[in-house]
Amino acid sequence: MRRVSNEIEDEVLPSDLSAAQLNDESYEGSTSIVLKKGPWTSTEDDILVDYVNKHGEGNWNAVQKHTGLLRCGKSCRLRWANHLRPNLKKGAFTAEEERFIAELHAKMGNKWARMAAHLPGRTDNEIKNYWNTRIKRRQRAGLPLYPPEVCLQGFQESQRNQSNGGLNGGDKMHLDLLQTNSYEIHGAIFDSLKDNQGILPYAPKFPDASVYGNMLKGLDSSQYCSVMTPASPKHKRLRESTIPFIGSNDTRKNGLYPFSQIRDNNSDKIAQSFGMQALLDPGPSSHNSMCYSHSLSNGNSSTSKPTFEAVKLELPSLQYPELDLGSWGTSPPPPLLESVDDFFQSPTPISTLESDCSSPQNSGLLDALLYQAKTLSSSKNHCSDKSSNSSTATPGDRGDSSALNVYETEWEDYADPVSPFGATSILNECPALLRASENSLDEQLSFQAFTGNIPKLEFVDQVWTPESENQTLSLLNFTRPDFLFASDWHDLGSGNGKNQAITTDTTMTLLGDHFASDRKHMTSGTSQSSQVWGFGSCATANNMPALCQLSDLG
DNA sequence: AATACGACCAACCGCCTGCTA
DNA sequence: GTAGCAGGCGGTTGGTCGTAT
Repeated sequence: MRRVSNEIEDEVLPSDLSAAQLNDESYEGSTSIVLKKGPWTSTEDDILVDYVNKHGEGNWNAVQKHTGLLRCGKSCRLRWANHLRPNLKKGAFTAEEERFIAELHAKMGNKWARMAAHLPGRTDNEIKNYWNTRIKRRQRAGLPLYPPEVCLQGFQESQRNQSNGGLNGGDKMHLDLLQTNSYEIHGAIFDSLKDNQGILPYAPKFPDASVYGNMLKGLDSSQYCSVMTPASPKHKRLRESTIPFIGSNDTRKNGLYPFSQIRDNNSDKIAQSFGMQALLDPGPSSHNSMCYSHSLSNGNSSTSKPTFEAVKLELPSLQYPELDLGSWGTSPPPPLLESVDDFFQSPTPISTLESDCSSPQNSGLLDALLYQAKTLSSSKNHCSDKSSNSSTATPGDRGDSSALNVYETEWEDYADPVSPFGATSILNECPALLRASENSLDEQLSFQAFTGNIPKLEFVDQVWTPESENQTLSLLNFTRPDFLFASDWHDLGSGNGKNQAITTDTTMTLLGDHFASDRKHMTSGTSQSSQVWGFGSCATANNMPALCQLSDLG
């Protein structure tokens, strides 16, 4: 505890701050702490302005010493920055500013200060307040958080930067595209598709995890789940790696999957990209996040058997500890970190799926392990091959993404390897991802997926090489969202047996059916569940109603 | 007219980073 | 190397105001 110096009290303390304010309850303590809180008075403002004019900005703690202003340095700085400094632009944001903010947010995420730097006269606090309000408003209205052009632009930028910069070179697509209400995002996607049919040819080539992630995320929105997924959840802030939704104690409290155990930023980003909280909602009987999420995502419920054996089989080499194979089936549930990461990165889901219905898992652990190992091997081979093939693509193969590249250069400024752009973070770590979207792999995965011609990916026997592992894993990362997305829509299509155009207006209803179907499949254990895992199996015709149509439109 | 609700906004809080002794 | 400090940043809170019921 400290006191204002006698000098301040006797000499510098403004008259209007002396007696009355010192007795004001807003002051912390009547005898020891006299720093004031609460709204600033005009007199205080005048004092602060006068001080800054004389001494300049900075050294805010000295303000109190020199002026007797009963405010802490932080408060002085904030007051100056947000209200007193010159050239501040007050009033509502203009339409242009709002659009720019949306674009900036898509690129930067909740980097209010950086966003404010691009908006002269606007403060970070102002932008933040505006955005938070906007989120609430649009979520409530069921509107896309980002304008369609922003979504497409972000995707295209991520594509371009990925091809130009390789790993971590194109961290442009902001995670919040994923963070925000998935309903909003996929709504935005479809709105964009509706409103921008001129560029619809791009739609089928959406390899961006954000697209899938957000669409998937729709499933965890309050509209679809009883559990509310706050747009700005409480969580421990990680600089340049903000991880909303995940890592929040609230999440656990809400019954959402405890992603807080995920330590790895990349994993966080991936997890966020898929908006898995609600989907990963672990039932009391389910310890395995992958199994659980799988169950939900592929139309099965949490009652499906734990399948973390498969998860561990697919443990990526990039960032996860090796696991003891011998403990897969007998050890306690694996750490959530592994489970979640595996869920997102491992190709094993294929085997996992099958284990859910007709997999050898049912016949015993050993059989399951053998089967899954086999599946893993074949899937790796296949993926490596795909990645290898796709890696030969040339930049010229990419589609024209010049449209809507208003801020292309700015995106370069945010090529932060640890930026919050979860979506592109995934892409960054998946060099094959974008390449795949631009080449034959794209045709095989994305196009076929969107056209519903891939009931199941055929893994050819090819030599698995260590050097291809990264690409494979990356590719799998890409396919994971693909799979997730497909799985999300799986039962949407199965609801009526036909591909259907899913609009923003009908999404909620359909998703509601989806969950209903989830529960149904959970108990019935249909074979469909086994088709969800894996990037090939995700793309059954009925699984991708909306995107199939998008493909048609393209 | 009273109340409830939501939007908006200012300010605070806690954490992090960078600098310096 | 590290502890302390200042400043910055993002999340959250609480108050005020306008609008709907």
